Amino acid sequence: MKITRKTVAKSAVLEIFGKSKTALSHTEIQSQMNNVCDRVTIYRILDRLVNDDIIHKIVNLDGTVKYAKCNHAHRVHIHNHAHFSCENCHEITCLENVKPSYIIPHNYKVNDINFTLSGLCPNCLNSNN
Amino acid sequence: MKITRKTVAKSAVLEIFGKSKTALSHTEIQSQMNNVCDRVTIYRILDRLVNDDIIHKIVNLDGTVKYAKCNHAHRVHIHNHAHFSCENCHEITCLENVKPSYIIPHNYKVNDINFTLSGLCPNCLNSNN
DNA sequence: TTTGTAACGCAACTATGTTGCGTTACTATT
DNA sequence: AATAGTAACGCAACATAGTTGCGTTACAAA
Repeated sequence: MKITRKTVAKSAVLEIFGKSKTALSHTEIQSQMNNVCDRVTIYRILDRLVNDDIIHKIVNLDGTVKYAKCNHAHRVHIHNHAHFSCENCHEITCLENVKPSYIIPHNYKVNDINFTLSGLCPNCLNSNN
Repeated sequence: MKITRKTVAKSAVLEIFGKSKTALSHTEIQSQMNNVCDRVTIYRILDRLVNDDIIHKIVNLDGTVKYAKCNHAHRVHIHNHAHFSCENCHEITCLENVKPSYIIPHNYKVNDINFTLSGLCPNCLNSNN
């Protein structure tokens, strides 16, 4: 495992994640960066942060890719929690405590699971649109 | 709901789905089509078939999009079954009978769920690589 | 046979992500 | 504080997936 350096661009990305309660796409991050760095650099920073288990990657039902901070409150760090994708505001939030239970045929070996729910988030449900 | 016509290209796509046990990407379909039609046409056919509930769209963990026939054996037609994505052969199969159970905070309204498992499929598990 | 329009081909465009390469700037070591 | 190895960077170019506009074709109902 290589050493990852602290750079201006990386710190900027981390600060943006720190402020955000929801998952962010590359484009959303870029627009909050005020041209601190090139868009390629953002891709590379995101890759590194995923590798270092600082953020995790989420692929939405519509194929859009977002990233969210990892919650390290638990001793054992897993990403197998559920994600909620709002059809109205398109925000994606981690539902850290929602974990599905399921039964799978024995001849499959499961390494990773992805569980995404879509519908209306509390915000959009209240403003009933 | 508009009428959808029967065309040469659409029939060709349906035949390919008929033969395939696993989900297919746009590219995979195109390569099996022997230039029957333009690639844009394939996109439009896939859109129509999804709309007509003949196939359903699956977004994999890695962001790749595939399509699979719908199973209409059940009276009530739902797509909320699980999908299995093999990390070795990259095939995606529908696990029609695997349905997750879960508890979600009451302030969310769930309209759709996506449950994808990844790991090794029976084929690749046997040939142990 | 006629006719309305769904479906098509083609070209052009957009969005998203990747790669190669020369340069910059972190950080461990002297 | 100076040195040096290399992670990280900018830039250009490329790759892939999907979309849009528009004039033309061909399906199916009348």
